[in-house]
Amino acid sequence: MTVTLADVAARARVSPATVSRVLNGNYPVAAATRERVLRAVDELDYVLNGPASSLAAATSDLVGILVNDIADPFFGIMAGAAQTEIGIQEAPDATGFARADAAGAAEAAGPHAPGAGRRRAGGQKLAVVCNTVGSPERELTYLTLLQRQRAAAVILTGGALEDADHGAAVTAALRRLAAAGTRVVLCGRPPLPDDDVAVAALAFDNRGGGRRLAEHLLALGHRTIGYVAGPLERTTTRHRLEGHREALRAAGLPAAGSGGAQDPLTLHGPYTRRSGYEATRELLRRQPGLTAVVAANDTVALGACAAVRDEGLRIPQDVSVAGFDDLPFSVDATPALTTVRLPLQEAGARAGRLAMGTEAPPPGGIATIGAELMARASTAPPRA
Amino acid sequence: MTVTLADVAARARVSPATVSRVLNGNYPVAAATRERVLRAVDELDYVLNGPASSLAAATSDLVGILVNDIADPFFGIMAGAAQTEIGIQEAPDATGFARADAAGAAEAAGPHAPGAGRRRAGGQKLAVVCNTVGSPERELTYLTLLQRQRAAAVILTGGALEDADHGAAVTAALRRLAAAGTRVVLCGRPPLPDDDVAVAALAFDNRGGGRRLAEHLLALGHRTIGYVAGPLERTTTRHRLEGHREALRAAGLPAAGSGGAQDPLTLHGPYTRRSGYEATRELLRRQPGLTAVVAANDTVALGACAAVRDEGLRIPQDVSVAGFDDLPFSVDATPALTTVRLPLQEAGARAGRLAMGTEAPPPGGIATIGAELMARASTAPPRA
DNA sequence: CTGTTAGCGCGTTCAG
DNA sequence: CTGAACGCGCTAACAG
Repeated sequence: MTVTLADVAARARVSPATVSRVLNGNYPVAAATRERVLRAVDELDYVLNGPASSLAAATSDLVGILVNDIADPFFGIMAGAAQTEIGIQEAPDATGFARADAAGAAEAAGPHAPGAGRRRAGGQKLAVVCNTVGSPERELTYLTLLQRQRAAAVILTGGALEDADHGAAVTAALRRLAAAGTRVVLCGRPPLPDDDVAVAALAFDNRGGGRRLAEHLLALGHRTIGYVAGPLERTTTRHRLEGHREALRAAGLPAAGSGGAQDPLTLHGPYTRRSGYEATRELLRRQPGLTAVVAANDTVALGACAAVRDEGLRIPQDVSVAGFDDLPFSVDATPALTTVRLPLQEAGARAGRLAMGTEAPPPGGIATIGAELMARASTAPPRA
Repeated sequence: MTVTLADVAARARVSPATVSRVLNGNYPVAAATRERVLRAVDELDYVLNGPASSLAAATSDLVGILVNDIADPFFGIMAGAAQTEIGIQEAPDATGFARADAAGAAEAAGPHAPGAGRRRAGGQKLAVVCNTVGSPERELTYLTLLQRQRAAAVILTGGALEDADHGAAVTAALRRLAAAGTRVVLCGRPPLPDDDVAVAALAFDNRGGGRRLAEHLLALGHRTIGYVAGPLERTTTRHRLEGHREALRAAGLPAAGSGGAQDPLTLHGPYTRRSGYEATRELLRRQPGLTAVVAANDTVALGACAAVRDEGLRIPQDVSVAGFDDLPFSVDATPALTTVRLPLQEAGARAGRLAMGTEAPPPGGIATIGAELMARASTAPPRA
């Protein structure tokens, strides 16, 4: 019922092999022949059979992008940038014929609606985002599924879970992937213990960002700073918090919880507005002397702002509030949110290129991406 | 080098067919045999070859979810809900299989035995989101790529482009998909002209939402209402605007632009904060008598709020502002944003179930999903 | 319940 | 530059 390569070959009066060569554009074919083939393709509405092609070639054009929460713009921005970088590719260019073929295809687009020529797009990668919902099982499941599909590359984004077992399982899964020829890229996630699994790791300087943010507050004169941290056991959470505490210690402050989990100024919760709201109310209750609240990220900070206000306090006159990530909405908060900017777009795009092999990996396979303090109106000196 | 089904069969001293049956769990296998097979699978770190399997079975476990902008939570929320619904397949049982002696009978009785443990997961669907960036070409490209992969289902989310040629091309692509056995579901997008292509269309009541929002403002006493609309040629844009104007007309107001593009109170732009900001400044300049601004969506509304403030005006005392969608951050705007709630989560989940065939399509294949007015603090009676 | 036999649709040699 | 074989790894009938 469905039309196959052989049908096209018959229609064009050539062998299946020739059709294959035209479609993949990786081997010389006479212009006239190619023309005939392309016409047959259009006339028959032929679409390559991906599975068959992948089976024969032992590779696929699938690229997986794993994110912890697809509804969070933090991941959306990175994934979108990566996807754009990946989908934009042309057919392989090794022999120089790919270009000619692409041009031919465009020309032969014919009477069909715009974009019809795209139908036989060759060398196109299918970049695809997978939502793990922060669940370890789903992360592993997706990794397996992608291995099953013989994915060309896999990009893991965002903080990793710091569970030893899970970490080992992920590393093992990635090693299998890598062994099967899949390129592994980490984006916004710390490098793997094992050096030779990932092509590259682009890590955000969460620690430095956390430190600079705390230094900013200290410089303003704050001495009692609440911290609404992210989920426990996440690298992102830990690094931001460590930077924060580093700065406190350097300033000679109690350096709360230099190990002890008993820090009364730190509360953990998910990356949600609600968590920010509730934790902040709790902090305000516990510590009437609080003059500033730092949130795990901007979304949490929004909740913190709401809590401060509901407590009848003003931002920043009574309490300063700061976030992390600098998502687009942060500048629109009232007052505009002080936060730490992460170049999500650039990082995602770079990860996409690394996954495609379009860009050389950084030295040692590891790059740290800067985190820049954005001091805005939500932070100010504490009231006397 | 990579281990195949045959390797597993040899190790377990059974035929390849038996291994296949164990892995797919769709055919009775003796408990003891299965146990041997599963052990071999684990020992060899075997992972099914997806392409080969798809080729032989003429189906794949890929489900595509197309979104216009993955960085926009509007899409992220829908896609996440759909993906969860799709990936949630029967929980894998890590240890259950090892001692399945007794379970064997029960399992053989059941329809399809549950998928095997994580690594040998069978029957798992790979739900995958594709970012079209609102580009028609990319939309078609993804559709082709998904057809190539013989996707099990495709979900198209969000407003459609109202270009006749593109519409025809998309419909043609979807018809090809449907003909190849792919289930097509529309979510937050109006039905196709052609009735038998999509399994189901879940359309938001954008027109009704727009109408109710305008009625709300009219009831408060507003008579000069600016409208920062979305991109031209998008169904979403048009429907929301039509509802808005319906209400104006019903109230005996000039019913601006009942067709003419010359409405001085309406400006079009992308779904960005910036667009909201600039359009609102422009509207304020043009119409000093303006007492309210309605935005295409919440993100645009945030920009509108900023513009109003930068103009030295207060919200809502001087100018009321309203959005659309009720994204999570809207309630945190200051003042809390009046908007129209769309049940994105529910709609996405339902689309996911329809794509899986887990839920019966609505009568006629079309369902309209309500849009509820959320009157909050950003709208109030105009100043006298 | 299990093994045997054929392909699925395509890429890739190798000749010509 | 083109065609003829072969096999990728797996599932799907059929036997038994």
